[in-house]
Amino acid sequence: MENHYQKFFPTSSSPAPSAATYGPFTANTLVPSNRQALNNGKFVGSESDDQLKPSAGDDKNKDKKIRKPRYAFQTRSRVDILDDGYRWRKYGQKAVKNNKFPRGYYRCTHTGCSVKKQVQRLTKDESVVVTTYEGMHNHPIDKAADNFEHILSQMHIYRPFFKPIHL
DNA sequence: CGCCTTTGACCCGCGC
DNA sequence: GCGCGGGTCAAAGGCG
Repeated sequence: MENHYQKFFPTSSSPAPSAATYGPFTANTLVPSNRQALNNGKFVGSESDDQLKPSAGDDKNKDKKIRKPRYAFQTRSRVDILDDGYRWRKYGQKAVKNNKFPRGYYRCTHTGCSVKKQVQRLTKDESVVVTTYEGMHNHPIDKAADNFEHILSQMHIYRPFFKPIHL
């Protein structure tokens, strides 16, 4: 199978390295209607995986449990992969129960950056894509200046939600 | 030629 | 203990 999701906008003259793969988001994902896009992209929520076990007699209940907050975003898009300006490498894909669409697992390729994200499309609404981020980037965005404009506008969405949260 | 996707296997936690 | 569901690994192939 090839890429079902074509990138709608040509990468101009920029020989964007592998941006081709990540271009989609910069495409007409959120661009179509300016502010309207903001309405389309809604913050689903954040989960702290620190579910305290109600174990009564558990002994060493240290915080060995690595709580990794996750941030989910719901976006109306025809493309699965939303490009936030970082470089991601897909490391897995699994079919999810109750969903006819597979979920993709991506990891930030930046050295030392272990940010992960997963992308899932809803069966109910084929046009809705849920992107779940895990962790925070500790490095600048590596992206061509070409699309920076688009990225910035997208950043408006992520910023408010990412900022107040600490790992 | 390097980086990335694909894909099945493997792993792990959990519920029965 | 076993099966299931979800998450990750790693080999092999693809594309720019």
